[in-house]
Parts: sequence; C-alpha cells; structure tokens
Amino acid sequence: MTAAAMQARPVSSPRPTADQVREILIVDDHPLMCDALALTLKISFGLKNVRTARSLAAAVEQIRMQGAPDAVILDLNLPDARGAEGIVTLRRQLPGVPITMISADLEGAMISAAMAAGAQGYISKSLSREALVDSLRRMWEGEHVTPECYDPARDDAGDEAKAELARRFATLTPQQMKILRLICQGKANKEISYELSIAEATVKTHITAIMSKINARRRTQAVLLANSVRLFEAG
Amino acid sequence: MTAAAMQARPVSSPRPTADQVREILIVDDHPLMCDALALTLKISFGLKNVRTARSLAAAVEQIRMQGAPDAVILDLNLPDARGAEGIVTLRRQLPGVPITMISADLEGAMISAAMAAGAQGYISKSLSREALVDSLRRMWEGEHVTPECYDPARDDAGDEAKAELARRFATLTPQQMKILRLICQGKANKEISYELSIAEATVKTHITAIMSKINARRRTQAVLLANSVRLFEAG
DNA sequence: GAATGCCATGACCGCAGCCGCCATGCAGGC
DNA sequence: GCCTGCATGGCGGCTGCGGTCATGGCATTC
Repeated sequence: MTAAAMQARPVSSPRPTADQVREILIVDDHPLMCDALALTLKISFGLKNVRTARSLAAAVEQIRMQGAPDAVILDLNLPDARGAEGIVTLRRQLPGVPITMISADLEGAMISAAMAAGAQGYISKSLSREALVDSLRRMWEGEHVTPECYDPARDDAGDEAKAELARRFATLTPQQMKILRLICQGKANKEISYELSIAEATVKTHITAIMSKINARRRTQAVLLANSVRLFEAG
Repeated sequence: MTAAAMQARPVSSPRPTADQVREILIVDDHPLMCDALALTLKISFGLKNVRTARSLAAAVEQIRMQGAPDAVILDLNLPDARGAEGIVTLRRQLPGVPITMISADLEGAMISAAMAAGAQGYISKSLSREALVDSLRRMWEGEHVTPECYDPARDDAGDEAKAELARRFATLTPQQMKILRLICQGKANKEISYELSIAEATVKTHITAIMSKINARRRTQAVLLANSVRLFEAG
C-alpha cells in the first residue's frame, strides 16, 4: 500500500477521531482472546459497548439486528472465513467503519492482501497492551497502521489494482460469496448445488453474476483472481 | 521441511562429498550474477568446468547436448520459468543431482515450496562470498540448507504431501508442462491450441494426461494444485 | 404501486473432459 | 537385421458439464 493510495482511499466520515468510537465489535472465535481484547478496550478507552461475535456469520447477523458499530476488530482465522473474505464481507456491510485485522501471521503477502481489501490496519496478536492501544487509537483517527516488520514497498506494483479487485469482490452477495468459495475449492456446479440445496441452474446464474462482477470469463480466471487477493486461505 | 522428511528423501549417490562436484551448471538470466557466481566457484572450489545458461529452455537443451553436470545453481526468476517450475523440470531431467535455488526473495512460503519441489537448498543473492561457499559445500555433501530467517516448523503440516505433489508434477512431459502453464493463466483450450499451433483435440488429450498424473478431475483443481506448490508465479 | 435487489428455475449452446485410434522415436530382446 | 514394447505427440467423435438468456417469486424501499 503506497502512501498515495492511502490518501486516495475515500472515507465517509471526513475527519474521524478516536473519541467518536463508542461502540465496538470484536470478531474472534477464541474466547480468551476475545475477553482479553474486550477488557483492554474497556479500560484503556473507557468503552462500555463492546460487542463480540465468534464467527463471521454471527457478526453479520448481529450487525443486521443491533446496527453498525463504530469500529471492528477482526480475527484473520475464523472458522467460517479465512483470509481476506472477512474484511470484504464486513466492508460491504459497513462502508466507512474502520476494520482492524488481528493475527499471529505476519507474512508480508497476507498483510498487503488485507490492506488492499480495505482494512484500516493490521496488528499482531503478540503485541503489548500499550502498543495495541496506541495502534488502535491511530487507526481510529484515520491512520493506516501496519507492523514494523512489514515493508509496503516490496510489492508496490499492482497494489492499486488489487484494491480495485477487492472492491469488486465486496459487491458480491452472501450467496455469491458462498458459491465462489466452493468454486475456489475446485467443486463442480453439481456438487455446489447439492451442498447449498439449490438447483444446478441457480448455481450457474450466480456464477454468471460473479464472473460479470469480477470481470472474469472462465471459472479458472475467477479462481486465480480470488487467490491473488487471498480471498480464501487454504482450509 | 522436517528433519525426518530430509532423512527420508532418497538420494541416488549414497554418500556424496563436495569433492565429487567437478562440473557445475549455473542457470541465471542476469549476466552479472552469472559471471560473479562462476568466478567465485572457480576460485573457491577450483572448478574448471562451469557452464551457464540464461533460461530454463537453454539449460534443458544444454544438458541434453552436453550431458549432466554434477550440480546446478538455479535462479528463481527466469524469463521462462518463475517459481518452482524450474526445479521440477530440472529434477525430471537430472534425478539425484543437487539443485540449489538462489533468489532475492526470502519469503517463507516460497522457500518451503522450493524445498518441497526437491531443491537441495535455498540461498540469498545478497549472501557474502564466504557464506555462499560454505552453504554450497554443505549442500554438495548432502545437507539441506535454508536461510537462517526461515523457520520450517511454521508450515510443518502438509509438507510431505506437497513434496509428493511436486514429484507428480515432475512426471509431466515438456508439452504437458507448457499446457498446464497456460491453463494456470486461465486460458481456454481453444486459445491454448492456437498458441501452441496444435488442434484443440490434442490439447484436451494432454490435459486428460495431466489430470491423471496430478490426480485432479476438474481443471480448476489443477490450477489450485499448481498454485499450492507455487509451480508458476505471477507473470 | 413501482422500483430495486436477491434468490431461484428451465431451456439452449458451446466447450470441457473422456474415449478410441494413429504416427513417430527409442530402447531392449530374438 | 527385425520385432516388440513403451513413451510422446497428435487427431476426431461423443457425452455431459459450464456459461448465457429469459423469466418469475419474494422481500425491502421509496
């Protein structure tokens, strides 16, 4: 992510400050980490409304029922969403809300994929409490925060293109996302229709819509595009 | 690559020593790096026969004409072969000959992919001369050498499976490899047939053979398998 | 009520995948 | 020599899946 690209990113709220963050949503399947994060946030930021969800599906449902939070902290390895899928899904539902990725994996390619997908920042699970709080405050003030060991210059080329691609993936409906995930597992249309309990014809129309949205013609191209932004990690 | 996996790897010569390496082949498209390597090897190991090739195709042709060298040093980013393809191709032609990967990219996933594909070791382009010579000597004595910053334990699971997969890819004929590369670019059979100037029916036959060899049913699965061992990098 | 977005279905057509078959080149056995 | 066996590359036909189109139901929103 180049500095220019960061500046160019459109944000709905013109000049956010950390004070405006009053309600936060933590999405993590590890209860311990969930509690630890919630506690830290309550103490350090004086937040009362800390909501939690154990899966991506639960988070989506909760946002639909209880409304949008002011910020999200999202685990990278959820049971139902590995890789950039979580960011993409939540950004579709919460445009303008800062999403912070948290993970133990500090691989450069994964970080740049997350940032290109529209994350506000990426922090390590093994960060000290002070560093964690500081990173989150800076993110909520609009800054893009990445780990020190991450050098964005390494893959400068094609970065804006990946961000554009991530934006396209963000337009996929939930059902389309499910189907794309199965496609990226090498499943045939008939298998997909069976797993989702719909007709094969329906699968095909969804696929046509997906192809159109991400600008692919063959399904192999769709797989390559999804892999290039690390939409689904191995699993 | 676990220690157990290293021990288990079959080597044709029972106990190789660095002294047995008399003729070496350097495959690198960068002339400067090529010369520097050749000079270093001549001085440090007293080697007279240092052959060079500027592309994978040239290397394959040269081996066919001039016979097998005792060791190979292979650049990761050749004009006609990025990623693990170079290792796989050369291992098919030179079973038992130690192949050393050399690259500026020290990303963990790339290193483990190279090792799983059957490389004897992986060294950085920015290594000092002493360290380079030492690494090569150890490799030629049968040791598997990886950079210090690389932690093989990070992706221990599925590693043996990847090595098995790489062995399967090594059975592909040159024509089949060409076709697989085009498949992994999202090309349709008709396009492939045009690019290779053969009938579409022929492309299909080759694809059937490829599928059978790598144990895939749908072409999307073939793409995923190739990507999982990083057979072809983006480009 | 009209408009929009999401999901679902069946019919049509071209390509993907599997089959059988043929040509060439190269090894080993008679 | 010859023949056989095997690997590789090439071809066309058949079946079924992949991809497009036109259509309709069902929510939400204006």
